Amino acid sequence: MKTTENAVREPPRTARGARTRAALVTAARTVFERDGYLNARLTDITAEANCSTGSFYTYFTNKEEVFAAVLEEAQEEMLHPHVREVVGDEDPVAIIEASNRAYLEAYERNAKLMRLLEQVANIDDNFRELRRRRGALFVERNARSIRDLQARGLADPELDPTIAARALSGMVGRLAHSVYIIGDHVDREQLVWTLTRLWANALRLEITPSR
Amino acid sequence: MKTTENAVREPPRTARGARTRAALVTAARTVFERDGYLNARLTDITAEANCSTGSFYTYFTNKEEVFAAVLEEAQEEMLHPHVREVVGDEDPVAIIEASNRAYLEAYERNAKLMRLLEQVANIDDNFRELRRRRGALFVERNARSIRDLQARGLADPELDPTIAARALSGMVGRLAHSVYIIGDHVDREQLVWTLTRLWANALRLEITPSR
Amino acid sequence: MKTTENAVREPPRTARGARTRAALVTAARTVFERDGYLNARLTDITAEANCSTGSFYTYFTNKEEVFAAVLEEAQEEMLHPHVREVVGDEDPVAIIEASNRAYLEAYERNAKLMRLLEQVANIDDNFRELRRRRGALFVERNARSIRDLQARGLADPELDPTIAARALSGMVGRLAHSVYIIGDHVDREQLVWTLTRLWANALRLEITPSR
Amino acid sequence: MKTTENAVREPPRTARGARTRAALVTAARTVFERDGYLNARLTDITAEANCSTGSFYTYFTNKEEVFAAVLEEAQEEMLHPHVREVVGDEDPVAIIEASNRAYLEAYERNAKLMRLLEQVANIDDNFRELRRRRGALFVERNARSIRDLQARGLADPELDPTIAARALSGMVGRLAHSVYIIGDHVDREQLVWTLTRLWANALRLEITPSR
DNA sequence: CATGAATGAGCCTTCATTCAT
DNA sequence: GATGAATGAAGGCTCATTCAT
Repeated sequence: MKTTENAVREPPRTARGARTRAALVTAARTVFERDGYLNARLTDITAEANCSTGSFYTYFTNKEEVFAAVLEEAQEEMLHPHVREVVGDEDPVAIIEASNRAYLEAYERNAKLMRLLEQVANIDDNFRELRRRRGALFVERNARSIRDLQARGLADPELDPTIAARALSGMVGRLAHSVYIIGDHVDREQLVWTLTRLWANALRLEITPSR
Repeated sequence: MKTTENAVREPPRTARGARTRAALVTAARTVFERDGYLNARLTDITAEANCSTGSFYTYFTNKEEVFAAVLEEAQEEMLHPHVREVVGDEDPVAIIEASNRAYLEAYERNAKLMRLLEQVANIDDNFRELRRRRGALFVERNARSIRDLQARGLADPELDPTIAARALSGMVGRLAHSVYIIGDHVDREQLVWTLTRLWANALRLEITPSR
Repeated sequence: MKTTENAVREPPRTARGARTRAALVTAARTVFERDGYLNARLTDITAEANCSTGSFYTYFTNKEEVFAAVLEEAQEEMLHPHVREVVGDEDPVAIIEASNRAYLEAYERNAKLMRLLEQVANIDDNFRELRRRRGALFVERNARSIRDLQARGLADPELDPTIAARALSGMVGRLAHSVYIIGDHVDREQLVWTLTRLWANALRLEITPSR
Repeated sequence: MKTTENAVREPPRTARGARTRAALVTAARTVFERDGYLNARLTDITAEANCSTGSFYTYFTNKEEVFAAVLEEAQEEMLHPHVREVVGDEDPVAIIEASNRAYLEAYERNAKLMRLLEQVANIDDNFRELRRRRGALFVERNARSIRDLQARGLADPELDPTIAARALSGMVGRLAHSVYIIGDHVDREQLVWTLTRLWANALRLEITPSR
């Protein structure tokens, strides 16, 4: 009986195996970032990893799967931008600002990968869903925050928190995309300031005069 | 002089030729929308157009080129959403609202194509650039409008008009994407209302109580 | 019943037809000389002749046939180099010299076509045969001449006239090829002088001191 | 780094690979000699070699490259006809004779390949150059020999050694072509004898009466 | 006769995946 | 586990030739 067919690959059992697998993931990231997902050939990856074609299939079933592994490895910093969860009672605008800054920093740091994810999400439904979920995380957090501010009488009560959160998250994400992926450069601090201002305005928050 | 190679194909000289070319463009749109850009095979397109493989090459050099033709044909309504250029002295918020509604309507109407463009823009640099330019048109118009409102003392003077325009246009575009492409449905009027509200708030416009 | 199949094309009946055909032949020569026989496409030829693809088939069945027509048109000067048939009682060496000069001149004048013929003769057996016959003409003439000189006691009687003629004709033809086609240039007069000297020597003719 | 595109193929690393590659080269020679360079399809070659299409591309980029490999394999005997470098003080005519005999033997032995090279040299500039260089080797050797004979007062001092060498080498090469490729048969010994006689005569060497 | 669009067999090339060593 | 050669389906593209107008 064929053992390969569709089977999920077992994790490596030996140290050597772990090393090979890791080399493949690293190589894959390099190649994907350099050539794009579509142009990347499996043999490019194995070549970059200094291992044989066959070894690839010891650890992954196909390109999609290595890509998932690459994302998984990068996930930590990509999904949880280092948002030093700012303390609750602080100025809401400061929180938004911190959050935006953290997001943009993470985005820039992982720009190549974000670009890749963008590409793949438009090709492969699994990754489309992944991206959607990633977005949803931010949206939820923001929606919660908006709801909270509304409850405290600080934000425009007319707004639907979820839709507003979707819109505003999208605003930030899209601008990050345009700046760090498309390359229409804007100074980061100006970016943070403007996004924060727009966000705060949009919610009708009281703005402590800043700059 | 060689006519093959990378040469641009001559436009059809006869009515029959024009018909075939048009059939190919229509077929291409159908196939692209059905199967996606990457999965679309040239033979799928010619089959759909009821013509031979060779005929395809009479009018196009490759997939990229038909796709460009498809976009060109759809361009009219895609690039110029029917924004009945609202009269100048009207309520600024009403203008924004009209503009957003028009944008969303056009987006929904061409959702499949927008999705395609999104996909292709992440694959082919030419189309990436095309999308960028399309976006820039909206940004410019909006930036102009913001600058104008600031000059009239109606909008937050602290905002950089261009960055704000990029952010707000992105907000609308992204949400449209999420609703009409990803499929996280939201009622259109609510969408229009929220986006307009956020936009107006973001610029600190006086809002005439609406709903 | 198909009338086209394999049918030999009738010569044009109208003046207009004759003009089109002539244009095609001229165009074919241009294209062949520019792109080589293999790279020349029928559409290149019709384009160069400013006529439609279809018209080609009114006069020729295929590429081979136009090529034949091209050769036929050029044949006059190619097959019969302007060897002002030198008078019989003249110095044999002078005759050889005149003949070589005439050959080389004709060769240089039609170098591009010679190159083509060379190419095609190595591809198409009909033209290989054509070239062979062309060569045989020269060989025969030379063999006759050698036999004559031997009879008159002027040339090395040990030589087989036909083989010697083949060898010496080949010598001239090959050198012409190397000079005018390959492009390893040698001054024409030096070429004529050396070839004549070698030829005369080879036959052991008395050489009237020349240069 | 991409390994496909125009990259040169890596030599096989295993014995099995070497075997496959060798089989392909052999098959290529067979097919080329049988069908000619132009008619040979890559699939014919792989079929003849009993391997898949893909395997061809493991070792060669295209038809041109296999052909080069075929030539390379045959080069040994083609470029260096077994001219038992005759001792220097021997009769010059004997040396010429030996040399001609060796050349003709080699030519006949590799006639099919010579015919191929002739065909390809008229199609592909790389191989045209290869043929030119091959010819130049013979010309140089002969030019050296002529110069030497002139210095020793044995050969016609009026002749330019290089041009004469080109002419005489061409004479032999062309006749070999006509006999072994075109097929206008002549007995080999008669061929050797006549060519040697003509060559010796042409240089005005003293001829030790032979036959 | 001329036109030029339509046809489609034919060949090349790629690369994910398998498998013998 | 690792290796790298072998496989072959899949699709792109060309251009000689036909044919309706």
